[in-house]
Amino acid sequence: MTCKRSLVRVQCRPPHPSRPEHPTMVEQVAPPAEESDATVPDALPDVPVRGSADELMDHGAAGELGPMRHSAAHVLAEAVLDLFPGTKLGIGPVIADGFYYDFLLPRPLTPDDLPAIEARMRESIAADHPFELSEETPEAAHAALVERDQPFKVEIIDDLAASAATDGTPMPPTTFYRQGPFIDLCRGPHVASTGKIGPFKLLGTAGAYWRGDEQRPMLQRVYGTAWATQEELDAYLWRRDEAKKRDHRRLGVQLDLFSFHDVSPGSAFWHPKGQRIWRTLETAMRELQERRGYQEISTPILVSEKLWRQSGHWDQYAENMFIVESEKQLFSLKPMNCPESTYIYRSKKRSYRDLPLRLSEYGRLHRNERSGALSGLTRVRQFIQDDAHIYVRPDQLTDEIEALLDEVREAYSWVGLEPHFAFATKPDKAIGDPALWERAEGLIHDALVRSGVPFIEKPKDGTFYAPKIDIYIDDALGREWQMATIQVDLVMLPERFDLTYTDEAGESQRPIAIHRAIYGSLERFIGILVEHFAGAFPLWLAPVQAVVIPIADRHADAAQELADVLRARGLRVEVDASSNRMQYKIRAAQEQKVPYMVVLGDREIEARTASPRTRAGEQQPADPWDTFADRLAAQVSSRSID
RNA sequence: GCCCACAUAGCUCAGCUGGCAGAGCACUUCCUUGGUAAGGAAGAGGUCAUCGGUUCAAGUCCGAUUGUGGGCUCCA
Repeated sequence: MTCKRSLVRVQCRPPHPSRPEHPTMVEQVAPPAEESDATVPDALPDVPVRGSADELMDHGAAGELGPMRHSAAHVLAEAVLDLFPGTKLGIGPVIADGFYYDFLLPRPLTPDDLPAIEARMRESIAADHPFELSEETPEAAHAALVERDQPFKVEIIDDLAASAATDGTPMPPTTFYRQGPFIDLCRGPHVASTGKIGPFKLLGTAGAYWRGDEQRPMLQRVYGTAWATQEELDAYLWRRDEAKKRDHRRLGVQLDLFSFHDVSPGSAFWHPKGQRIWRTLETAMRELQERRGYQEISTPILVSEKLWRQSGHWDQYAENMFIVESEKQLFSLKPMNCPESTYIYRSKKRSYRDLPLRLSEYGRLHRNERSGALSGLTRVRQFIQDDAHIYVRPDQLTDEIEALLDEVREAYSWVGLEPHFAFATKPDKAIGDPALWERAEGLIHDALVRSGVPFIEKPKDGTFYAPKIDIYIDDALGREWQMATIQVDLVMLPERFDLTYTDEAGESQRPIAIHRAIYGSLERFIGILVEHFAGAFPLWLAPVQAVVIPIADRHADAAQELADVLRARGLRVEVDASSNRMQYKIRAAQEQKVPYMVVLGDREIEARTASPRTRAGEQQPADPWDTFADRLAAQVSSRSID
């Protein structure tokens, strides 16, 4: 950790500053580079807690760095065009922490090409070419780009003209920026000259479809980062490195939580310690569900094609399903639990008095994700959700959604994550009567407004059978993850499976089905927790909550005795009876991120006390065994996060 | 699925232009009986992912397969 010093300089700002408005032509004049100094806050920024998520987040001022990074992208393009004549240019935008540029090249780039490109970029920066803005008519720009044989740029111009025509708005002026020998169609803005570009580094190459479309050519993307000072660049690279160290795939091995094997790609093998975390989360959720009126069910994993045709999955979701044949009949491993719960609903005549009927299920699901999409625990082919289907009368819906939002906040408070909410509406690919969709969307919107939680809208981001509320959190690396989901279904379960209940008047009515998962996929949830806590789980979740460390062999029996006292309180405790020295045992427990280490020698045994040391290195006062056990047990049952 | 890279001991990795498979940690045994982040010594451990090819000779070069990693619209 030699870079610790540079860490303190990392500024702490809100993670997602609002995006700058589209600059007008006047504002495109590059600001002097010195101007950015004026934005340095007078007061010392808060120093993030060691190992905290904040420490790893980029709170850098993307706003000020934007034009510089965009200029770096142009210099990258200049270098690549110079080294690989005939290169076709794609786009080169600024992204969080850096920039990229997409190219169609005579051959694919490998990581070995990057140093040469960087060297060529440095030459351009040393030459300090000014960025010169020129404006063309669309026709002249089109002709110039055809002349320069840049088909992707021509496409961009043509699209701009086309969309201007559709909107009935005038075609915006077409601008080019030139630096030295290189000229590029570009909206700007840029810094004054290439010399103003700060310390940079190319980070890697990747294939990227032109406009993200699999039907279009695969371009070569080069990613880079650039900063105002060398120190900031170093700090960024250090953060990147630290982020890798808390990657759940790495920690999963180090902490002996889970592993992956090529005999079942995309599916985790859970080791005893990982399984303990799993069971603990599951137990907590079951406790919540019992308290809030759920009833748990369990339905088959292997289900006939007939069911999936009825539900609509066979048409809408088949590419994600694993299909199995038996005796000339087709079955699928279930990708969702929902349709089967209707069989339990329909197993008897339902009265309006039975609703809400809350059926929870920890179903094992299989989804055939594309091989390239698999990634650790966060994108898997087999997973278990803390799923539930809640059947309600229309008049109960709003209250039920409010209760669910409350459940989400409760569950996320156990792990110290802040949920935020998004309202996702009808997608293009949807089943059912549009009128029902409209109604469902209205009901969700009302419930959100009534509950007073802030939310954003994600148009067309609903599932094929329901609009929904999605719950997101930001992980330690600043990535946003979709976690919980609350879906209001008037279409699939109620209509397609003809669900009814009898109302007060004896009439048959349609219930509404709410699909909801709070953790979401337990696999992904645990993966995100590993990164969020950097493996140091709060006491209630830690797979091993305390290690008892006998100083010498003669203390081993007493250590066992103390462990039994703690276990009797339901605590997960190990005794390190190895032949290693005490210091070594402490280090080993520390590396496994065990919350408490209890050293036991002559003094403690005589006094029947425990001297706990926390993984934070804090030496706590010696307490009688029972007092210590009670204290830990209380901390566990309160699910305190520290 | 597509582009690039990678795959060597349980883990982290070294092994150059082909010439007898290595280190640290972990593990086992022995010595050490200790006071809050690594005591010492010895030993055991590998079909170099799989299959095929080139070669007198392949961990190393070539091809295929499998798996893993970085990515695949923050649109000039």
